This record gives sequence, structure tokens and C-alpha cells, in this order.
Amino acid sequence: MAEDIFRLIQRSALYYKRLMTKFLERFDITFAQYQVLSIVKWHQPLTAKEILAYLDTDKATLSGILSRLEKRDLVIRSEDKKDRRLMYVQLSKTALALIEAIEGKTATLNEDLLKNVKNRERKNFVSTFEKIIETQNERLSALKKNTTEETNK
Amino acid sequence: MAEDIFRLIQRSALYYKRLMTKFLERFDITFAQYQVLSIVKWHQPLTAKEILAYLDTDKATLSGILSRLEKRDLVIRSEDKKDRRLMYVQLSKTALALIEAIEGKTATLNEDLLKNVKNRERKNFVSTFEKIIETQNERLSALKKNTTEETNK
DNA sequence: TGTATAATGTTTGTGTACAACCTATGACCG
DNA sequence: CGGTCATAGGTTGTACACAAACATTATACA
Repeated sequence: MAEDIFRLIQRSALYYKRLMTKFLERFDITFAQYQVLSIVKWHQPLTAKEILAYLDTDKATLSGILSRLEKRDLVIRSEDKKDRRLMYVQLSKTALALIEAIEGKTATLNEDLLKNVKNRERKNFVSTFEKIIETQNERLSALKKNTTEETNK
Repeated sequence: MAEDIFRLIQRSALYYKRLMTKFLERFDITFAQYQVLSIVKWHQPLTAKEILAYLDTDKATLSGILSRLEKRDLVIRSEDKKDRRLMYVQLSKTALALIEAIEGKTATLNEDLLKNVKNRERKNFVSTFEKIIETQNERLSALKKNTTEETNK
């Protein structure tokens, strides 16, 4: 029974990714690239670390995405002059125009996917989801603690 | 607002995958491999196409997973003698024992993740989720239809 | 019977997820 | 200072998601 719920979550996430990928195809960017670009747009300039905090992904993954975006002149990476470990990321003009052209349309798309779920139901859904994610988070951070404790021995 | 809901879905799916991956590490299989093995266990023998229907994934992906499982002697692939396009997949004895050792534990793990969500709340949650997935499915199959129509021109 | 078409799987190439390792820089502390 | 440690980020290797192209076999149908 519990497994069924996680199957639903996985399936819905997979379908959503497929839909967004198809939608973004015409703009020639991937879903992950879009997510990075739209976060950078909102909070420019951002360091890689800050992007990671928003997206909750891995630095190795992000590094690859940024490289591809930079190769296509969609982002600009530049060092901080005081702390030269930091890399600031900014959108190019092309990317800014691209993201602005996309954003409204994705909002419509998302709203359409939820057309059968009205306000109160949405709130209940979100509230349950937050409980689940909180527990997941507890379990995940417990795992991280264990591994760091072991390396400290 | 709608976007927030899909962010929750994606995040939860990601966390679940991370948790399962960590849990399965000690058995030296990946989450995707575990999913394939447990489906094959329930309905042996299965053709690749049938596994695809259960898992809703891609045939290219499955082909790779099965190759890796076969290399490690966890599954056995054999041709159908009547229709030689079909590949039947079966578990090896090792794999059968492995999956049986794992299954009970994952059930406990899943139940734990939902410990803060009681019966009625679960039902509401599932019912909302089913609506969302149904809409996603409609949009996805609309996309498929369009592409096949285009190729027919 | 022969030929076009469809169905089943594999292969190849790109992008992503993530662990493990590496580099370079900054911070702390004697 | 100088040495140790932590931090920011990149690199490498494995596995997965998926499109596109391919090989093989089955089926339909003229």
C-alpha cells in the first residue's frame, strides 16, 4: 500500500519531466537546463553553491549543465575577485529573452495539468506532501550523518 | 502555485530514489535493477515488452539494465521458439533469493516514510494524485498521436 | 508466393544523477 | 608566518532516460 504511493510519486514525476522535455524541445533546451536558467534569472548573479541549494542537486551534475550552457553562450561564468573559489553565473542576453519567452507558457501548462484539482484539494494535497517530504528529509540526513561520523573515526 | 506542486512531486521522487539507492547499496544492485527484478519475480517468465508495460520505461533503458543483470548472472534471457523476436526473462536462483531477502525490508522502509500520514489522508492523497496523473497521461498521449500523425504524412 | 509493413529488441549518442577523487583557494591557529 | 583543515568547484566513471537508427522476425495482403 505504501509502495503504491511511492509508485504514484515516481510516475508523476517521470511524466512531468517527459511533458516538460517535449515542451522545451522547440526552444532547444532540456528541462534541467531550464530549471537552472530560471533560477539564475531570478537571483542573478548566483554562485554554483547557491544554485545547488535552490535545486537540491549535485555539484557534479550542475557543473556539467553549466558547461553545456556556457558552450552555447546562454550563461556567463566569472570568478569573484575577493574569494577566487567562487564562480558567479549570469544569463546572457539571449538566455534572458529565451527564459522570458518560456515562463508564461510553462505556467499555463502547469495550471492545465492541475485543472481537475481545485483549491481546497490542492491545499490538502500539498500538506500531505510536505509531511512525506519532511520524513524523507529526516531519513536522508540521518544517512549523511552516519557516513560523516564513520569517516571521522 | 501549480509549479510548486510539481516541484514537490519531483523533489519527493528524487528523495525516494536516493533513499532506495542507499538502502540497496548493501545488496549491490541499483533501484532500477531492483524494480525490474521484483516485477520479473512476480510474473516469470516475462518478455521485455511486458516488463516495459509494468514499469512504463523505455525499451533502450530496459535493454541496458537487462544486459547488466545478465552479465552478473541475475537474470537469464532466452528466445521464444515460436516467435523468435521475443526474449523471455527469468530470475536466476541467486536473484530469487536476493529479492526475497530484500522485499520485506523495503515494505518496512516505505511504511516508515508514510508514518505521519494516516489512512483517510492517504486515500485523499492517492485520489488527488490519480487525477493529476490522468491529466498528465492525456497530455502525453496527445503528444504521441501528433508525432505519429506527422510521420504518416 | 513475394513484398511491403509492423513488431520486438539492441545499439549509439546526448544529457542527467551521483560517488569518488582532485585542484585551488581561503580560514584558522599555533 | 607556516601548516592543517575546510570550502568551492571541476573531473572521471557508472548507470539510467530517451531519441534515432538498426537488425531480425512476423504478418498482411495483393
